[in-house]
Amino acid sequence: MSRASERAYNHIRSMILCGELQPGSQIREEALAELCGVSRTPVRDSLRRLEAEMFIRRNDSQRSFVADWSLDDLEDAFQLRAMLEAHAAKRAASRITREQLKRLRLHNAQLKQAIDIPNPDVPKFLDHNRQFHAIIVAAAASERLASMLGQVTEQPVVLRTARQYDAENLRRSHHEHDELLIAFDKRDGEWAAAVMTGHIRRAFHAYAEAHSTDTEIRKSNLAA
Amino acid sequence: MSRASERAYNHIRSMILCGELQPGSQIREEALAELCGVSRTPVRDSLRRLEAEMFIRRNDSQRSFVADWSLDDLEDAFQLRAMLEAHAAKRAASRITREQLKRLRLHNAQLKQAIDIPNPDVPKFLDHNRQFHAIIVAAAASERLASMLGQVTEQPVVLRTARQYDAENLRRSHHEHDELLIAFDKRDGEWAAAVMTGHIRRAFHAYAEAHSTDTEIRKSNLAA
DNA sequence: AAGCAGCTTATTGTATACAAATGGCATTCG
DNA sequence: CGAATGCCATTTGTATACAATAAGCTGCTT
Repeated sequence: MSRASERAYNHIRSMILCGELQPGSQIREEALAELCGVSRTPVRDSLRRLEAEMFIRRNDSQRSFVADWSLDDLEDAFQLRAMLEAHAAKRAASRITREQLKRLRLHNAQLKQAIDIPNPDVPKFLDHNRQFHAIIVAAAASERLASMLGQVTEQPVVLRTARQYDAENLRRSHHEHDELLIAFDKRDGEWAAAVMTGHIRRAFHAYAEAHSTDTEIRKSNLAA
Repeated sequence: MSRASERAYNHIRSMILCGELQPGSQIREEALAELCGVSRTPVRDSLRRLEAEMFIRRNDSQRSFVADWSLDDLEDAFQLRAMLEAHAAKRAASRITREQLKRLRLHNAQLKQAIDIPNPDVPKFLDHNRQFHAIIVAAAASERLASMLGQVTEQPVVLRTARQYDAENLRRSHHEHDELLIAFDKRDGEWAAAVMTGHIRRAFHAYAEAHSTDTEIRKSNLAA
């Protein structure tokens, strides 16, 4: 997509991801157009796209709101993601190339570097983590699967709380990636799928715990 | 969505589904606008939607083409569909209401009526079949899952060849639905999921066989 | 005071004009 | 003769004006 449209999409999306646009709040096309410095036309394109990706929802009379996911909704998304990523891992196991395996190892090594220090570099971790998973999806060689996974990863709330994962969880992720690498090396799709399932589900519970703690904190702040 | 946009979407979609717009052929916004009797604006909306649903694909320079799926792509879609519908069945087993069960039975009975005659009424079969599956998806109570399933059902090629299923296959579908009903009745999610997996995968192979026969016929016609 | 009717305003939907970019063709140069 | 380049036609992208629709408010009625 060309410049204005692309810009509007990225801008709106990042505003949602970083919480600048509050979940549940209404959004008006013209306001966004001004914020993005484009006309309503590309903004409308972006809103449709974001609606399909379930970042935005619309009421009966076509007004748009930032999606507001409950913990149950999030669990649902994680469940689907676990299923789809496990499927991707299984397919990848029999298709992955030596080159791709090499790149997986590289990213996992860099990811380890990012956390194997006193103060973990979480953004760096997240970036290599993302690329690690992207390579697996690519190796799975299913356009549809890739498109669906796009819909369940990078949920706003996931990104916003990813930095809350503690060092222990980051280290576990690294080890699970290692195990995936061995499964791929042995071309054992079932094993890869099983590891991936656990990997994603553990991530959910890590999130849920961080979130409940977060909620507790917020509640006590309100009470105080 | 309001009138013009809705109309354009349905019109274009049905033109693709019934083969009026040939797979692989380029489509121009203005031509579609004339066909639908609306301006380019709602047509563009529709194209974006259809692109997200993978009915349409675009090349590097934003030109649109009717998607042209290979048998491998189709198998891929069926594989994802089987996985997602099995998941839906599993969730539905523990959530489905008596009312929904009753409606499932009703549709399956009517579906039986449609095929239990000398000349099967295939459109009627397809309609009740669609509603049967829709109830299960609704009972699964996952918006995301429903949205994803929307992307892998009603592929053009599936619809166009559905009428090729022979009486034997239609009867098998009915029996598999019956088995699903028992699994739901016993609240056995694992069983329901297993039956559903087989149900969808059998449908794929039925399609693949019909398709290869079809291809043979077309080939011999060309040769003659 | 509560609720409804009708008007006013806010917001989205559609059409159209124009801008940008892409592809194809013809011409030219090696 | 083939390949590259520049121009023209086609197609898509964007902005804007206007139309339609829904929400909110005001004041009336009961």
